[in-house]
Amino acid sequence: MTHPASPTEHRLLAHLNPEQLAAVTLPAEPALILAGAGSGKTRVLTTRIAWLLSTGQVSPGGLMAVTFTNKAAKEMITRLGAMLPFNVRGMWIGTFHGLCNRFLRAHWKLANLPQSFQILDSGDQLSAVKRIIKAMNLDEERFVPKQVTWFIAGSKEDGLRPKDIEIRDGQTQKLAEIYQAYEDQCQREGVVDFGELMLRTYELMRDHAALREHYQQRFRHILVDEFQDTNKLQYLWLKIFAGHGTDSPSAVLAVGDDDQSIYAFRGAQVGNMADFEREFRVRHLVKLERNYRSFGHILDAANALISHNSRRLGKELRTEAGPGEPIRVYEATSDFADAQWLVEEAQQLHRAGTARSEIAVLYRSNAQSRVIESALFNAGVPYRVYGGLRFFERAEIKHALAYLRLVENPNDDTSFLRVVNFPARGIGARSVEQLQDAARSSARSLYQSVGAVGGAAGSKLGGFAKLVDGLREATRGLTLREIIEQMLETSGLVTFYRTEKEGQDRIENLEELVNAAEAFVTQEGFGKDAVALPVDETAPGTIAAARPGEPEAPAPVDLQPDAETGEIMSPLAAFLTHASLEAGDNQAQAGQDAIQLMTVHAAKGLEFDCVFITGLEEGLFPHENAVTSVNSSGADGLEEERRLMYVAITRARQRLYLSFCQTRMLHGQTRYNVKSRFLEELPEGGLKWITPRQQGFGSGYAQQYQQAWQRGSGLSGVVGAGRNSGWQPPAAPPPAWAAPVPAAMSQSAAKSAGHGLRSGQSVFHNKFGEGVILTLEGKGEDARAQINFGRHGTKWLALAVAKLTPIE
DNA sequence: AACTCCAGCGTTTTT
DNA sequence: CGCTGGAGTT
Repeated sequence: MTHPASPTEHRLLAHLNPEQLAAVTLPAEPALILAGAGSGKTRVLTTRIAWLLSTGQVSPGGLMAVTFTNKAAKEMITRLGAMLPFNVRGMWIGTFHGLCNRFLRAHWKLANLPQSFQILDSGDQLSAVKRIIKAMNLDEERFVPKQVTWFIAGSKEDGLRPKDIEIRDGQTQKLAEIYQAYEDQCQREGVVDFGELMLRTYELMRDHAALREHYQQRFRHILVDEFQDTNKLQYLWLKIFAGHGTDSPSAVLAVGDDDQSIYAFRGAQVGNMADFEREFRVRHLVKLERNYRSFGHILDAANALISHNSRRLGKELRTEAGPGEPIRVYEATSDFADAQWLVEEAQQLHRAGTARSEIAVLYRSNAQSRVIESALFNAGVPYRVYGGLRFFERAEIKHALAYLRLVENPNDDTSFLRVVNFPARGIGARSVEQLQDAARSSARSLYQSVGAVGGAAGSKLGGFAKLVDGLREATRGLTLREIIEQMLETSGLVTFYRTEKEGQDRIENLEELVNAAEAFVTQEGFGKDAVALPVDETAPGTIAAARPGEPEAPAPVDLQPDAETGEIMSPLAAFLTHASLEAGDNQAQAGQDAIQLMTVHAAKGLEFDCVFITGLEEGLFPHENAVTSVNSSGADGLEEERRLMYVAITRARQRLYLSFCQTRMLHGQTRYNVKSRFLEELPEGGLKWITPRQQGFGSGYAQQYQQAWQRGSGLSGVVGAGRNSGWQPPAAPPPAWAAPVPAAMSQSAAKSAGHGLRSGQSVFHNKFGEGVILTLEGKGEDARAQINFGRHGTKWLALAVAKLTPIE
């Protein structure tokens, strides 16, 4: 540092640990921060920004900070707002997609887009692709719409346009054609999907030297959060904004954790971290390994687990908080019993003073939540499930938004199709087909083709077009709130839901939409006046203030003005953009103190006092599909599962529970499980098995366990026999999971055919190790068994040949 | 246009 | 098992 530390600076930097301080005060050069879970990553990022600004090293307009989620962006803005004496909302801090949106709004002409282009969410994209496939007369069996959307999204994430697609066979040839048709359609309708936001921004920067140079000079500092989750295109995007390879590249600060990369399946490339280090010649690598979240046993478990992964950048979490409580491991006879136990345990925690919202139940896949939910429900315990439908994805909301989009742009065919006959107005599939034919043959939108359909169908369609036109006329000059209220009235949506049995909730959601719009207007800082204001009178040249060295005037985030004219889009269009870019919360009954249920993926970035990780069973976690697949990008599926487990473990502050079930109801049938290999990768010394010896109900177990719990110890159950050190003789005491399945639990317990084996029985095989019998067939010489050997997979063995030793 | 019925399917999913 | 979507029925 060449400048003396001012009091402001001193205050900013106080309370940082040495590594954090080093990261915050790095020189303006490429740097990589390896930020472990709970190591104060967000704090470092925000303090770095505040430090750069308050020391005058960069102006607010000369800095860009990129995140993946709206939540992370908002948190950064909020924290920064508290640290800095000026309005930070106009700064270029946002999600990749949000910033691309801003960029494209400012340069919509160059980007060849309408100014108020709308953004397709994944659902819209799917229906658009379906339309294409139908229009091209292709077989939906061969071109599964969902897979086609993956193909298109994946291609864009790799920066590939249809012409860049490598044609290997007829299938890829056709896929490229679909992709091309989809692009044409989007362009015609004036809509873009998420991938397009990124790709078009990148291409615009690549192809327009003046623009490129402007932004490259402007952003002297670029900070990237969750860098391990960037995909190929996002990395290219960063390189071009950073002026990588030019004379004066900007300083990129990449913050990430390769051990928390859990989105490879969606195109994220952990390898970007290593590439960044190499290509940017990173000289500053800071590791944040001091963890402020969890106790020692929890971190030991996380460290031990993740050490089983190869290809790591290398990092070990440590704490000064002491070892804390051991990790409790529970083996249940069934998923049902597991849920019962979990509810009981959670109730105890709550009674002992833990807020319910500080108790999280994590699982690998959504299907697992059902049994836990029903146990919680039956016990009357408030709970909240993350995931599921988000606010702006609800059907009634999407319908309402479709009307609003048609007001804004009647050529949006996706929206047209969604509501042309909703509420029903006698426009059937035949009429729509006629209309689509007419539109196709004249290369016009559905709305434009309404006149081309004759007869009764034509007049009904005309009626719908009039409705949309009328709505547009009637809402001209109204506030956003009034526009939406008018739309709800005119469209007949509210009337329709009033007659529906389950319509009340939907009407409430529609009312909530009005509130959301109201909140958006207030938050974005434009009121009634701005709405009525003719576009020409808006302050021009907003971007001119953004020259390097000058702070940018705080502008409403979603109202990016045209770079040349200062023209802004309408509040309605801005609100629609907001709705697509930020699908909203998916939390039901917020507010109430409730136990939190979510997938491990959804838990990333969160933390809780007490965490239950359930379903630690081979095939489920790690998931069987991930174990067998070394996916196309060369990433090892098992390693990603392990990182997922690492993320799960590191969510816990004080207490961590791990559980697995001998049997689990999956897809309507009982599965016999082998416990997850991840359990064996944890240090035994930090685990406490709390599975009671007596299994089943009514054995007095609950009482015993409760007493033990109150002593703060739990029951000391069977400790898992170590299997990490090579062979283990069949005679060795079996680990806890080998406890027999009670007869009542095993469907075919009676199927014993002289060999003394039954389904659910645990056995040992010299080559495959321990397994659980799934099914038995045949008699005598022909007798065979299907056995789940966990990591060795499920195998059929001939009992006359295979040497199986029953366990217990 | 609004029903019923049955086959098919069932990792994870920031934007 | 429980949900979705397509096909078939009224």
